[in-house]
Amino acid sequence: MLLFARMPYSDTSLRDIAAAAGVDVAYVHRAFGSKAEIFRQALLALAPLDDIAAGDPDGATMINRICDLAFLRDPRKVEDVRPLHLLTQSILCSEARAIIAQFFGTSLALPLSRAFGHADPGRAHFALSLLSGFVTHRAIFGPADLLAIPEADQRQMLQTALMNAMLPGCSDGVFGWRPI
Amino acid sequence: MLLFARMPYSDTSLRDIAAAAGVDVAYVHRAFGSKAEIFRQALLALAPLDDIAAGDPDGATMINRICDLAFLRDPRKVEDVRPLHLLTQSILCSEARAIIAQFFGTSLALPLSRAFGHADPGRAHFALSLLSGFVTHRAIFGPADLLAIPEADQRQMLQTALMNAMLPGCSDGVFGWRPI
DNA sequence: CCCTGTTGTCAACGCTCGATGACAGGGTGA
DNA sequence: TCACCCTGTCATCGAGCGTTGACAACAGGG
Repeated sequence: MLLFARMPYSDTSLRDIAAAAGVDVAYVHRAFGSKAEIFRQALLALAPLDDIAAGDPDGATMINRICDLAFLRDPRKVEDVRPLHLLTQSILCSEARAIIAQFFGTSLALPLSRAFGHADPGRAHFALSLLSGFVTHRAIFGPADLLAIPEADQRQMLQTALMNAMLPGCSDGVFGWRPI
Repeated sequence: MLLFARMPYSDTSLRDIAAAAGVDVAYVHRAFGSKAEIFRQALLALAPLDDIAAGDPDGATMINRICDLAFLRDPRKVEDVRPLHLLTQSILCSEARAIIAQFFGTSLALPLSRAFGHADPGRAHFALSLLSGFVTHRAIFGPADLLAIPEADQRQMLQTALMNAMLPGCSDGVFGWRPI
């Protein structure tokens, strides 16, 4: 199950999953019905996003919560899988795309937009795209220069970037600087 | 060739390429040597990133140039392929990862860092991760809410986000707002 | 003319994949 | 005891993949 967070959908074979679980391939398939169904169940189990908007949080709190989904609490623990890794690892797989798109839209973009006073949902999608890029890049490439930045600083950079993306006033030209 | 910009490396079979070129599968393989070599050649041909740092541009110019790689000049033209699509489409494919990582690091991150007065390369990687997230998200999901934003505005949002990410003064708490 | 290299095609190989169907143990309730 | 479902294995299927070798057509140079 955790495998889907470590490698893309297409690279995760039923045989890998079966081996990790110590059972036969056929059983994995029979227990869930299909590979896509396993992926969907893994998303539901490992990415419980329903409570992310609990308590009608304000924008900053919401972004803080979303960043929780991106950073491991304890990187030493193999089983500490962050939901966003599950979402971003398989973004590019055609089979998993629809499932992921639904999660992104309903479980993240809508609550985020609401937390910013029903801001333009497109802006929420924009912010989330930045976030997913960061998660993917860090997880896949793990550029040494980026990893050299202390995790707390990385998180602060990310939170600020998302905050700026969501605040129209901030995003449209900061400090007098304007896009050319 | 253009296929690699439209779907991930793993979804692009030699048979697809051969069919698009109107030749036999075996010939495609024989002409290039291997699938990975085709991909590398496609990157070199379609993503000429060497001149992106020509003339020692300042930060804003550099970001402007990089955004050029993300937005289609003429979306109606099938053959108008943006280099960044080639880079981001196959980020998650294990076979293509190393090739792409090299392009990102040497052809984009380093010049970007240089354009900002030899800023922390980690910060350049951070900015590029946001960029690749935007490109991927937009190309793959194409959320209606995001596409509803005029392309000029999208571009401005993206440029501002990258600018903020590169400027330490801006990124670490804008307008008095600080990450929790 | 022959020799050689290029441009292609064809059939096939070995491999991995997701999916299926047959079947075996092992509890559990009637 | 018998029937029944759940758990799990085994062998196998058909499809798609990258790759390979044999071979044909054709040109250019000597």
